[in-house]
Amino acid sequence: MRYGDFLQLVENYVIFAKPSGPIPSGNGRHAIINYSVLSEAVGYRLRRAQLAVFQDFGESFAAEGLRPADFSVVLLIKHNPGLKQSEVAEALGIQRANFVAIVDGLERRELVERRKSETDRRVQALYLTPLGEQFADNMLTTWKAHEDRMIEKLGGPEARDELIRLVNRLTE
Amino acid sequence: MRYGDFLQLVENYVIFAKPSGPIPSGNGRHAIINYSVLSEAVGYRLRRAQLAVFQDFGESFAAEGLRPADFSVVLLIKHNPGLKQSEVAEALGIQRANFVAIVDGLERRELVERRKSETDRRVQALYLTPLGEQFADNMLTTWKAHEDRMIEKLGGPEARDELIRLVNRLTE
DNA sequence: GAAATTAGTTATATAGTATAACTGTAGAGA
DNA sequence: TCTCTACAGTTATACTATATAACTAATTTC
Repeated sequence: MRYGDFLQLVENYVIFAKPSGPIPSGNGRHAIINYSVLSEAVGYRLRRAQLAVFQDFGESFAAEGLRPADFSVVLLIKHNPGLKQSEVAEALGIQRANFVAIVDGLERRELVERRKSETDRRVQALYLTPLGEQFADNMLTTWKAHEDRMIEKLGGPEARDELIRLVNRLTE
Repeated sequence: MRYGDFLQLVENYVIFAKPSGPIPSGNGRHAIINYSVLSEAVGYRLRRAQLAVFQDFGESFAAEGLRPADFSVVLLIKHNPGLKQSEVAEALGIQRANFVAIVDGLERRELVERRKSETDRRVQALYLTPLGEQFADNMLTTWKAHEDRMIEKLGGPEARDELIRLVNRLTE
């Protein structure tokens, strides 16, 4: 600790109550901070955890330039070929207006194809291209490695299952 | 189901494998969708759950116009008066450049006060104003109601603790 | 005393998300 | 059939969150 830091500490009469265990706190030397209820606040801890997982996801897919939303879209189309744009969008909680750009991107990369329905010419049915199918397979391999890292951090598949079981209750 | 919908269903030869249980799916009648690994993907489920919790948080604090970040900042300053801006920012994982506007907002509402340190005139030490202290108390009451709803959804305090224990492993 | 570091700020870019309005198409009812 | 309504997709737009670089002023290091 530098002299100025010490002086400020004294100056401020900072009182630290129950330091509340190891909280994600950079990696240098830092002020000991009382997080109060934040330590156990569901929203806050959930948010921090989600960011950490998405961070790993982003690094995993940096080469492919694939965002979480893209991943989900490709996966859903692979397993539900022919769904309408709006159905995929709604299933993923994406507004259909914002979904247009996502499909545009995947179509530009020739992973996904829009096909106008013969029976309802308003509808764009979504399909993977052959390249998209191949991409999906590779994508799932990369994803598996990412997911395995997360499972390991959690302490194994049972811990993962328990986590999923719990968070699902928040969306039901 | 309308006639056109039925025709499209047939047209597409959609095959739905293992419907994978109740997934958040709007409230009307919808296509049955195979979510594949998304159902158990840590990142995806975590993200959806976090959004749901923040949704409730936002509704709880709509009147106060308080965002999650504001809440965290006020709480941290309340329990650690005199911390430097950069310390609060780092503790919350907010970049100090973006943190300026947050403190500006709280200062404009006269909840938080910047005080230039006597010992290091670069430093802005943060304190709650008397109004801020009062606001923090009310804020915590509102927050408690929100948090209790989340705990109830999870199935009780033990479930909440288990969830926190699990998600903390992802940020360590 | 000069150089490097730090705290805060400003400006700016990008990504994600939300809303309204529009086009083209389909369905429902007189 | 004609008209009204609803729907799918799109465009434009705005707002929020987040990320980066560059700057000023103050401090520390050598």
